[in-house]
Amino acid sequence: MESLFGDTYEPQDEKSRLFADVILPVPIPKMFTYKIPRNLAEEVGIGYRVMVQFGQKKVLTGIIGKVHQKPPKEYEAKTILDVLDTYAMVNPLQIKFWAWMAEYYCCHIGEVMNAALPAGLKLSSESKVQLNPTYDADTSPYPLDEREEVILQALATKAELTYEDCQELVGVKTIHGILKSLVIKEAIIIFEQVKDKYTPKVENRIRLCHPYASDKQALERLFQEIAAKPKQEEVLLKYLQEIPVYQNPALNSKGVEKKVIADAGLSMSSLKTLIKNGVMEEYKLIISRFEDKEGSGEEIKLSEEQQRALNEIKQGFQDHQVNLLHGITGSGKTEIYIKLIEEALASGSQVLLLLPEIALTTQMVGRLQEVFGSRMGVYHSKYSDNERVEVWNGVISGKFAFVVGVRSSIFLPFDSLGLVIVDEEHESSYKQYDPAPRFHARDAAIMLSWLHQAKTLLGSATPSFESFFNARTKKYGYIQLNQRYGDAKLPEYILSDILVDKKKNLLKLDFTRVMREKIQEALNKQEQVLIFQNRRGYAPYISCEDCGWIPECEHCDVSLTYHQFSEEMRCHYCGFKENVPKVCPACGSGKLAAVGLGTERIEESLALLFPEARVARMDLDSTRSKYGYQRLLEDFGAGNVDILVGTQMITKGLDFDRVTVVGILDADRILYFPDFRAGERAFQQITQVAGRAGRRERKGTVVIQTRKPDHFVFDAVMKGDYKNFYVNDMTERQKFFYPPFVKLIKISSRHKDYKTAEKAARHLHNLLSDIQVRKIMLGPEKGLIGKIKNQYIFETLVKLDKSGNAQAVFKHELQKILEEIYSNKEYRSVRVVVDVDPY
DNA sequence: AGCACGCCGACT
DNA sequence: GTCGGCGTGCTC
Repeated sequence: MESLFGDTYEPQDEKSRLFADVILPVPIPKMFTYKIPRNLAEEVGIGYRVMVQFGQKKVLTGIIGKVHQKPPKEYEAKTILDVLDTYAMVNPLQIKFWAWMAEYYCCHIGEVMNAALPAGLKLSSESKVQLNPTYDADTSPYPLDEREEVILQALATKAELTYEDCQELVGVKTIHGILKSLVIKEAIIIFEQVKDKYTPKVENRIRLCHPYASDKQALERLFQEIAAKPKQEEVLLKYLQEIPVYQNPALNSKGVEKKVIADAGLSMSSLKTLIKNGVMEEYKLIISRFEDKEGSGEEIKLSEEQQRALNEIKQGFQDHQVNLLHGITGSGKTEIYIKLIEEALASGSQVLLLLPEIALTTQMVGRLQEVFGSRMGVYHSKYSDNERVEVWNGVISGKFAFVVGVRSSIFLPFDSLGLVIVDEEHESSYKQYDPAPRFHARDAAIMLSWLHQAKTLLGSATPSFESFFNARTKKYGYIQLNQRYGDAKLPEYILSDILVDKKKNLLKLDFTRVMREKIQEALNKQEQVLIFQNRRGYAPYISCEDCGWIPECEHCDVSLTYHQFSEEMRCHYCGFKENVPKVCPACGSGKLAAVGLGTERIEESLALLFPEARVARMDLDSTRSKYGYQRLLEDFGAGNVDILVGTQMITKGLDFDRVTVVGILDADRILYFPDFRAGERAFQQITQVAGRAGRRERKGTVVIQTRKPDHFVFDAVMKGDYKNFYVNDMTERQKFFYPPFVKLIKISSRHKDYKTAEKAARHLHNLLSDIQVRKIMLGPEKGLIGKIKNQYIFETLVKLDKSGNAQAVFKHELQKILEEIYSNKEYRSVRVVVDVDPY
């Protein structure tokens, strides 16, 4: 690309001049106004990617958020350097959505843009150096020093160099000064090169050259000519077999994949000769990364119960934008979704179905693909950048009217959504914690849907209490779906008291007697078992039996998790790794023991307890690879695994008939979590895990190991009494001011220095206290984890009155306070993080 | 976030 | 004496 500096010619009729407010990926909470050059005025609009100069030398790519005619008053706007698109990558509705998100979640619109655009669409510009063509060393009046010579010599052989190249060449840290001097001496030119990260997938194909395809005589003559070259003849015959141009010459233009020849075991060098002699030609075709498949178009049959629910949902859409479908596990929500999606698509609208990450690679997606074929786009985190760009473009082109995706798929360029479904609506993984925007995909999806004037359906077997609250207060429509599909039975629950077994010496490798018996029974009947423990690694930590020493992370305030498999200790917060010491570094004792239970350790125990069983483990560590998860699932589905132990992951979308026993090894860990949502989460998790037991005709058994068998959560779960549990929990929340009765905003201050972090948090807290709205404030307190990645953390929790404009006022004042903090020399290095709806 | 400008320590 | 460290101020 040519140098992008230098101004464009500008006519003086300022009135008709167009300006663009551009969203840039910088942490400054506003858009930046640029002039649109005359010659580009016709070619740009909202949503186009443009290149602009920002600051002294940086060239950035941004997205046009607004086009207008108001010249800025306080400064002279710079001019857009270039327009990168021939159509809008982002539509106006999306810009509105981004702006809402930035405001609601107290972040910058540039941060939203960053999260929204797939990496393949985020262009990066890199500064490069090239020789100034007018430069002549002999006539130049400026002498060069040694280091400058080095660079010029390098440029004699290489057309361009990056800054890094120059740095390496000269061997200094700050190359800036040297390059600047070279620019002044007119020896080099610095320019910005933008690289489009997206590369289309290309297929190499071959076909016959001009006369041969359509002229049979020419073709026959050709065969006579090469009769003596059997290898070339073979290639030609193979081609004609694939593409019968004799019957239909028009077929030739489509050609055939080059690798067909190689796959047939024919000579590639003969093909090369054919190409060289002008018999065949090679060409490239841009193809989609996604297979083209017809949907089955099958007629979905609904049970009576499902049909009733479907009718109620449609009725609900009449009066409510948002509807909650409360359907127990296995009640057949997928079929209802399919019906609704089909109808929405038939009416010409787009549909978005959100699923939590881990549910995406499972049966539901496969099922949907069967029905919808390649009309359906899939968008998830294991897709490559290129694949994501293709989904993005597919939504714009209309190829994908329906997308199933994770959290980030709410950012796809939909322009006419008619239906948004959020499945497993209660899932906490819909919340993005870090980095900003710290949004909740369910809540954002509702807003998105509202912007499109579309309908929203939230689905869950265990709705979040917020959503259920909204349903009970008639803000949302509410539809219940009770019957288990195909008459499956509810599981039987067994509470197994760990302490009792321990006393009687019945606890073996952390498994109670009942648990072992039930597993054995299932194994005897060739049935499958799931064991749930929401903790990966071998053990939460190791500890010295003599002095009690526990290894801790150097950078965070947590103990290191012991991973036996990789023989190391790892920090789950910052990724820090350390080898396991042979002896205790504190007292020299050799008695280091693993304490607590992780999935790895359970896997090992199971192998000892049930030596004949085939055991597998499913957690973040065993499913890292792109298809790791799928492989495990297929293995399990095919019956190659008898016992599967895993974390959260096994609670999602695992619908296997042969699972009859589900074990929860340490339910207490779920019960006692230090936040107001502990009860809700415990109910949800236990119910979801239990839901994996017993499908169809087999009755399942759920064994729960606990030290508190009389805890009220168990009672509620066993009775399936969601509503009563909800009501009880709500009284608590109302009494102690927690959502949904208030709005929570968590503000944390992070700094490498403990005192500074604390002082800044205090100061911030005081400023916030002065905001005149109805609110309650907690803190500032040391974070639950006091230090992460060498940053000390202090938190203030604000509970805002939900009625009136308390929220708006508070956020507005907060913005001002943050600006003040940021301009205060004492606190400017403190990182303040605002998290709206933090849990 | 970058990046420039500006003011103080360890080196030729 | 300078080179170059990073404090602080600004970016349409």
